[in-house]
Amino acid sequence: MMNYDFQKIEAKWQKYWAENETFKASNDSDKPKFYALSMFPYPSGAGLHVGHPLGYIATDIYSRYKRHKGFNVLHPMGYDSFGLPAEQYAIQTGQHPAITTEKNINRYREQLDQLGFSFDWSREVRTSNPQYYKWTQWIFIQLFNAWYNKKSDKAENISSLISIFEKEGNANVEATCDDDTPSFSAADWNAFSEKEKQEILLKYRLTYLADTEVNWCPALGTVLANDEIVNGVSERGGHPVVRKKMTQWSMRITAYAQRLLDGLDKIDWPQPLKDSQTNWIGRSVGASVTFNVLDAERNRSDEDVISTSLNHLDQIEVFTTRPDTIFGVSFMTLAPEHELVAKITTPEQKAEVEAYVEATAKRSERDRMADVKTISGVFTGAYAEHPFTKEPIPIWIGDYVLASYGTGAVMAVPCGDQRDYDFAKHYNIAIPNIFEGVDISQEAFADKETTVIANSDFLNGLSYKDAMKKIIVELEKIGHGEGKVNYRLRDAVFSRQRYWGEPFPVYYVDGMPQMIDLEHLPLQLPEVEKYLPTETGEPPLGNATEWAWDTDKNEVVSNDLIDHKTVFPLELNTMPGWAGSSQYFNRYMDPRNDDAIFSPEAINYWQDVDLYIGGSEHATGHLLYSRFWQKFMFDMGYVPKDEFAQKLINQGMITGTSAFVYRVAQRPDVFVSKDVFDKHEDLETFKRIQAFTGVSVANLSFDAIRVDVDFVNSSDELDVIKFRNWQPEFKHAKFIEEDGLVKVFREIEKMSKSKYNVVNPDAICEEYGADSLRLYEMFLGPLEQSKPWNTAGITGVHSFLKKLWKLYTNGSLSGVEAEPTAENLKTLHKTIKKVEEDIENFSFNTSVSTFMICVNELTSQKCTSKAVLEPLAILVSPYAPHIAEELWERLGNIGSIAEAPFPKFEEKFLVESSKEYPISFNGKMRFKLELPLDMSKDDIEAAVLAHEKTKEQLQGRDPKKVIVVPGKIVNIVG
RNA sequence: GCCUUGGUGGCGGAACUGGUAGACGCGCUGGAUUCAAAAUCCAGUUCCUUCGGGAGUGAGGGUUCGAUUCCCUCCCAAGGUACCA
Repeated sequence: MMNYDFQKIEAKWQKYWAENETFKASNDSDKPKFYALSMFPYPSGAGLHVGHPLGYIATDIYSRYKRHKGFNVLHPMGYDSFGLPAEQYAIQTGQHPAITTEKNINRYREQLDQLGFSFDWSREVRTSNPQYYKWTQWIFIQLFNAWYNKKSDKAENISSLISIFEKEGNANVEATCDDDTPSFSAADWNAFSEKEKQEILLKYRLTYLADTEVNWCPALGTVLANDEIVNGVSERGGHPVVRKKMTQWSMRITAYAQRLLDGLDKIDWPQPLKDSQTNWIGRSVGASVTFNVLDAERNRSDEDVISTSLNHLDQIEVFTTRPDTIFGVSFMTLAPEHELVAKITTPEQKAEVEAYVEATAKRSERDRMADVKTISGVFTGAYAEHPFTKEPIPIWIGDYVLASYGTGAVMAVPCGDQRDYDFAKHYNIAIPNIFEGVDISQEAFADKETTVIANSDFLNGLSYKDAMKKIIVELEKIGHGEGKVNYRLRDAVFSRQRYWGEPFPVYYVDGMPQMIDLEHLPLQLPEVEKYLPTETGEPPLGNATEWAWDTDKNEVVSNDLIDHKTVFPLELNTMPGWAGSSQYFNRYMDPRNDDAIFSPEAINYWQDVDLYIGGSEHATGHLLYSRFWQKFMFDMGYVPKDEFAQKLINQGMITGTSAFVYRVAQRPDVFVSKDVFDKHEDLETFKRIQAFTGVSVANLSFDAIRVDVDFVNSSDELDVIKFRNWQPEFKHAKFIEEDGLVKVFREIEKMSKSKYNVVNPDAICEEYGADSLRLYEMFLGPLEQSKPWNTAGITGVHSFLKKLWKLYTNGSLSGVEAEPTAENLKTLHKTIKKVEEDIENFSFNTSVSTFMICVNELTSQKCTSKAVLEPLAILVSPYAPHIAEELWERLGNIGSIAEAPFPKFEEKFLVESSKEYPISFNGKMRFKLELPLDMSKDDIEAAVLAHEKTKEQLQGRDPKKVIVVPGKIVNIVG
């Protein structure tokens, strides 16, 4: 008998698959198609850790399963290779990001290869590859050349808009456009200069330039994400951050808000993910209401009025979901960033308002949303006029109102909204009650169902629903508002002040953006000396000396040649991380095509992704933007489906088990074993620590110091020699031990290099093999849930593979071959049934248990039948493909097992004639009784009641009730 | 704060539409084999127990003949919250 030599077997089959292109997918096949996709990784410098392959293994199992089921399977892989870490590294070391990226990709590829995935590597894509980003630039141009026609409810080419403008101006155009788009007639349009026309069109294009508020860090010369800001300063370096407006490219995703919402009903995605997207889009129905701002002069005192100012031009627009409560308004609150704040604030309030605005600029939006306990705000001194009562309403500013949501202003109705209520209470503002029969002395009343409006003029006595209808009519009548559907979704900012991203195919003529023609793409990233922003605060591309567009030669030329006649400056921003990932799934269908993003044949054959597996953290980023671009591509007729992935599964995170050792705070060279620490309050131990350290009773305290998990064994014992050699500060570490050992304590955290808890797959593959790792990753628990990694447990699945190997080498392969017994077949078919159900339900963990049970049973049955072992090899093959291939071959088959048809389950082998009934008393199982399955309910009851153990349980009591569920259970109440 | 997910032995987890709680594996204990170790095999392993039995799925309550599963309240942990990927 030969041993299970996994290293040899795995290397052999990986080579075989590569040489025979076993998993190369054809774009032309009679078989039904199946497109299985894993989210492609960002190739980080740290390499893959055991958490990364989890989803890939799941997708791989499903792909292989579908291949056994007769499908033509597309299962590609690539790299999302633009990104910040490579750029940071470049800033620190001066190494070109392309070089480090290439290196990281090669490392990833090695690691992926050794796991035995069935990827079609001939279709690999890299988002940072110019042949790839040519098409990212192309999509950008398509978006630039499109507008959203609300009448046809789809995106159209900008030319259709121009022809409308030429004929009738924009009065009848219903489009998603900027708020400040002016009205004009055909005559106006035709009289506009070319630049004016371009300016107008920019307000309609699906990608456009706009001033957007960002977190600007002057010291770093860059914009920061909310999570890069801690307590108002940059996480890196602790520099001040301010909110500031910047001109940036934006994507008009808001045009698609409703369709993105509606589309969720058509796709089989996890409900939590759909909920995230639904909340993100945030549809709410209500009304937009405008309030006139009373003239500041008149506000103060009538005598001071200099001019009878008709200066009512300042208006505050609010969006409210409760316009029915408009007579309950007792103040208004503006976001501190609101553009009117500076204008309307009275001189008396100026200092206070400015201080508040400044303080708010330092707080992050998330902070402001999360903090509901602190109520803060400042009165501006100005008043607005109630559109119906004409009463003056004080205007406040408060940081609970966010500039980015709605209009950045709210009409505060304290009796109907808890936040307004708390604010009013805090600042002693009136809380008029406009609800019939409701006590608002303690809290606001927000229940729409039972609302009856009072003290509200023409709304009195109406329900919420009726009042809503009425008020909207009245608002429209007086020209102070209208019914409106509002979305929380904002247009997506598409510019990044970074180097390592796609350059925009854009140059500027007279300040207006111009697109470079497709035939001249890709516009390649220029070389720069430094990857930092320029001294004048321009993005890193501002460092490039060759970054101008020659419209005669159609090529990039030196900046010195810019003459604004034929040579123009190029855009300095780059595209964000999500640009390259928003259509990559379609590019895989035809990745080497240089003439088109994909051929019509390819897209028509593959259509869309059947199964997409990836992390839930992409819920509102990648997955929303991709859906948006897909819908756009659909509108333009490039793709046949307006949703790109039919089914999506989120794999859970594999968490790491970090290790910590206690250190005496006053003696940084002294470390304490966990079991010593645990009893450090006992007098004896305390004295021991004191004697060792010389630290007095009052001062003694401990820090937790992170330790690399590589220095700790499975019994939590620290290798002190490795620890001392780890970092200079630990060189002379002393330990207070227990039984000669230093123990660490553990904590479950996200797996990350900075937490020193990363486990790499390489060493595991070396020691146990890829098949063991694949099985173990699945065996850990349900795919969707997060679960902690513990390498020690892998011995279980590894010895299962050894048992599997033994079953074949002791059986069929040893020449002793037998007809299958009824028992053999029962075990086999039970396994087929369960495994098939499990794969269909993505319950891969329970399949592994099922295999274990199957092999245990067949081993004890001493099964040697090829008729059983052959189908079993196919069942195992999606999970542990290398060993399955080897066994398949040794059973006498030629070629790969990959295309072998999946075994067919047959019920007839599982038919039973009796059942061991659990007999329970008041719901608790007390004993078991074997009874025929065809026994009638009454006979079962009689048989159970006659049983001596029943009498024992009842102890003379009469049963009150006997529940018999045939084939399931008997329950006796009494 | 808000949205989402989860909480079952020492650990990872299983339990189909409410029907035997703890499958399978790790770890641990004992034994076999061995000069010894590794490997392998066998038995045991939720807790308490007066060895009859009793309790038990984050806590408390409810519905039910019967609840890990359904409902209500609460506690704890993780993920997301618009420029990390």
